[in-house]
Amino acid sequence: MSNLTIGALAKNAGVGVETIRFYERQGLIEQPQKPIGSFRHYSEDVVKRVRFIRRAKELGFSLQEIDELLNLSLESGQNCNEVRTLTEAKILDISCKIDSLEKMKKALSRLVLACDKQNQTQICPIIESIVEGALPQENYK
Amino acid sequence: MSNLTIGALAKNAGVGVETIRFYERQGLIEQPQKPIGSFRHYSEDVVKRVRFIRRAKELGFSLQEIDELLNLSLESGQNCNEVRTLTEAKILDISCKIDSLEKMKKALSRLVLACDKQNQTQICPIIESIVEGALPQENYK
DNA sequence: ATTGACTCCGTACATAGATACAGAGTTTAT
DNA sequence: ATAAACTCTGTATCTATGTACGGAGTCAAT
Repeated sequence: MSNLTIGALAKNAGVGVETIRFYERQGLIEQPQKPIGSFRHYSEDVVKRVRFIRRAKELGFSLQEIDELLNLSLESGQNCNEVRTLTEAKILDISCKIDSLEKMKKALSRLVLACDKQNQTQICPIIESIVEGALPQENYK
Repeated sequence: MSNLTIGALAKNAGVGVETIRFYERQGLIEQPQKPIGSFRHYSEDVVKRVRFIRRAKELGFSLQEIDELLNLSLESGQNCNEVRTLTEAKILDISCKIDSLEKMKKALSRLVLACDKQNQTQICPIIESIVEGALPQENYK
């Protein structure tokens, strides 16, 4: 439908032109066939794809992981069991991230509450309060 | 209290020795005064601090942000309002991340469900589910 | 008092993820 | 039909976050 140049795509998606090209080189977005000796054009779908990449990145996924996420949805016509296994792994992954963030949020909220209580925090042991049990104890190497 | 060498600190905190030194250079942990011509020693508090850094990093915070988080706690004897404002911003930030992750998780769960239903998944709207409005609209450059 | 493990400092290298630039071609608005 | 703005390819550079290394000093156990 729409026929965006790389500059328009970049602007709409909220990234730089060079970033688009970088993603193409990484295989995250497909290089559109371009009229010989002319410019490439992109559809609105690519805008969405790039925005997705941008946000997933903000959520702490690596480009490699993002690629997997994107492929989950697109290759899904394929072997269903495999897709399901992969997807379930990702779901678990995401759940862990959510848990950790919830805990951190709680720890910070406690800090705000303490702050409210006395409008003058004393030496606030936030390190204690966040560090201790804020996140699940993993086994350290 | 405890008097850890840099190696013991690193091991307890779950990072490498070089990482400790790197954090010191970055100002994330303070260089302990060392007996002249001898080794530095660290307290248990530093272990906690490093663990905190490690975990916050896993959650997608940059070292710079982590520094801010840590300073929130240390400067808290200071201006309470400022501390609270910063903390609340962080909380909002985290909430947005959680929202996005929840949406992503839901989209993936739908994929699995579809998969169950027909042993042949259809195209999954994961991009749609996450791209739209999951994070506050920033102004794109 | 010597050996092995550890530490120090400075610097170099590594990796992910962009970002910038040079020099040439293309489009578009006037 | 020309100038401004944009795009192309390829390569180089940048930032964040470590990681590795060399050569010298220190500690602790035998």
